[in-house]
Amino acid sequence: MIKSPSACNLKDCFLCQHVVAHWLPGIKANKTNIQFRKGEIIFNEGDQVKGIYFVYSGIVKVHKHWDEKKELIFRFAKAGDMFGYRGLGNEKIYPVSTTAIDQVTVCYIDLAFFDVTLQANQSLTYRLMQFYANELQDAEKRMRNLVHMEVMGRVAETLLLLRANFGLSAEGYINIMLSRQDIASHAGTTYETLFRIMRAFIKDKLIQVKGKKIFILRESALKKLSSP
Amino acid sequence: MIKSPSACNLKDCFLCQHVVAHWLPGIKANKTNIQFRKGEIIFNEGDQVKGIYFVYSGIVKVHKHWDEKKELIFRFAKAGDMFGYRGLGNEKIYPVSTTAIDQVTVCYIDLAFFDVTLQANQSLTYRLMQFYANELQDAEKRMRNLVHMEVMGRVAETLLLLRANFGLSAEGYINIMLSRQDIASHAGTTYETLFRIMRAFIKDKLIQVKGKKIFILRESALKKLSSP
DNA sequence: GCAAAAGTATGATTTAAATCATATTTTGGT
DNA sequence: ACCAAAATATGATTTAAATCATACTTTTGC
Repeated sequence: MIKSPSACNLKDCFLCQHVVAHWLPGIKANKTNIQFRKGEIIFNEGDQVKGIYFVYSGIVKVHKHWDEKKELIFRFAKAGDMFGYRGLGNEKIYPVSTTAIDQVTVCYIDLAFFDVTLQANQSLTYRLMQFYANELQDAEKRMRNLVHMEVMGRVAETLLLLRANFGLSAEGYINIMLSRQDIASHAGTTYETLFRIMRAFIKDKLIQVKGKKIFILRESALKKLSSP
Repeated sequence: MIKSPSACNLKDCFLCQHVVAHWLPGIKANKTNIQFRKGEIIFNEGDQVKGIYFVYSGIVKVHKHWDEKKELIFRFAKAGDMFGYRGLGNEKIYPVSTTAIDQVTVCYIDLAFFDVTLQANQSLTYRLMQFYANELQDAEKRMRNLVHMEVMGRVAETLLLLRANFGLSAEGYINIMLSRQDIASHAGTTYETLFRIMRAFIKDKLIQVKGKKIFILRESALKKLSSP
């Protein structure tokens, strides 16, 4: 974790996009750019909330642990995405952990300045509220799925979500490379079960895989698996 | 579903509590009080969002379906609680259903007026955002639990949550009476499994039951079951 | 007041998915 | 370039919980 020399462009993140223009210099003055190495923990569940983060480059996983070995990954944040915002509730303690999946540069804003920013930008507050409402909908949909959808459907859904979020590389692969364990933890299952399901998907020509790169061959079949 | 003559006191709900005093007459002029019979659906997943609701009396369950017979209950809203707020995101479609558990009276505010209210009450918007942040934390905690906690722990947690939310009756029972199926649907399990677990809890003297009334005998034991 | 529907009770059977065990391959650090 | 650690691959076994089947009991609508 080192301060990064690279200054972000103040244009692409949720914050800069929703703030009144004259506030941008204030952000510039108050932001800190920080770099994290692959695998490095950015903050841990239970840590005191000190500020809010925006991804400048790289990918950050947001996850919550059950014990030493079991986790559930909520999402993978990419450039422009905000994280650490779950800490804005009553209790100023992070309810989740965040870890750099690869080399990551973030923009960090401390809580005091972010609070002032919210006071000064009503429309940012409104947008943030709306953003939360959407996240909550997503969370509850996933909750329902974790209870009632079978694992195969959840894996299908995870693959579709990754594609929707990260798009395709030039060769048509989903533009994010994750370990099988991370895919499993996002789908809410174990590595072994994920492995078997992916093997079945490959056998049935729903997907095609080259190392960590995944190519979706039959989206419709995956969609079908992830509906009632 | 009938318009209710009873006017609420404009004091106890989330809206009235966080709005500037001079706005209350506006709320009074724009609210509608509606009554629902036991079992009546207030709105359904997929319906157009037209407004937001506050419980005046009775209990409302907020749930989401998988197919005809499977559901997951997110929460039980009681007097003062807001519901329908999940519909405030981008898509103006309710992502959940709500049903009256018993006779319910609600206060209904249409979306247009609620939006104006948010514009006029920045601190309400801020509180609402904070409220969402808390809900999101809860949702994610439950998500993690649905994946990694065993059913017995989830049942223990549901019982503790019901007690925390609804308190105790004069005789010391949890002050809400739900069907076993609803308790099961909140814990994310089936009726039969819930039945067996409750039988085990009774046998082990963790709880005591009289019809639909539940008495928690050993809170600490339930707490222990619902931690890693 | 009664029939039908909804809710409760409980044992038996099935099944999906976790766990365990072990081998092989890849990768990152010095 | 090399060793250890991490990630991948895969079969075998166990297990928790869902499903099925059936009987009884309490509500509630006409």
